[in-house]
Amino acid sequence: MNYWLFKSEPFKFSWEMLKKLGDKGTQWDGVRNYQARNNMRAMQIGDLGFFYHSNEGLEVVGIAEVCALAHHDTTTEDARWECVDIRAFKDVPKPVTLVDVKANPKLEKMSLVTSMRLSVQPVTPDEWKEVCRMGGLEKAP
DNA sequence: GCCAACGTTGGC
DNA sequence: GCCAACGTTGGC
Repeated sequence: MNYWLFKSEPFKFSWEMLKKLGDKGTQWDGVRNYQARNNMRAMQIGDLGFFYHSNEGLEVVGIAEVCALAHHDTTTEDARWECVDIRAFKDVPKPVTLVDVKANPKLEKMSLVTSMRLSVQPVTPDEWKEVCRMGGLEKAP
């Protein structure tokens, strides 16, 4: 099991919208960055990822689950671009803000801090546990 | 709304 | 294959 982080601008696609889609979820389309795509290619069914609101909110608001392996992104003809499907898994009871993350020395190497612009990021198990703890989840899933 | 950071494109 | 120009992202 690997851990990830998905970024989205909430006014384009928010956590609330993902939850409304239920178990089917949605393809995580529109990613046009090789590193982000490669991260999605590495994902397995059942992998979990934080859902982070960028631009507005600037906080981790939920946890999403990968429910389909990487496949062609149907929003482009270009065969280079692929994406996974994700669905809402769990709310983060106490959203973890970027300020919180930056203020925590345990998270100083987190991609959210070091690779600010990458839209699909890997998260280490230690970072995962720490952010879950900060978010008010008793047990990290 | 600004601007820094950074990834991508395209001319050479 | 380099690198300048350009476009986009995202925090502030």
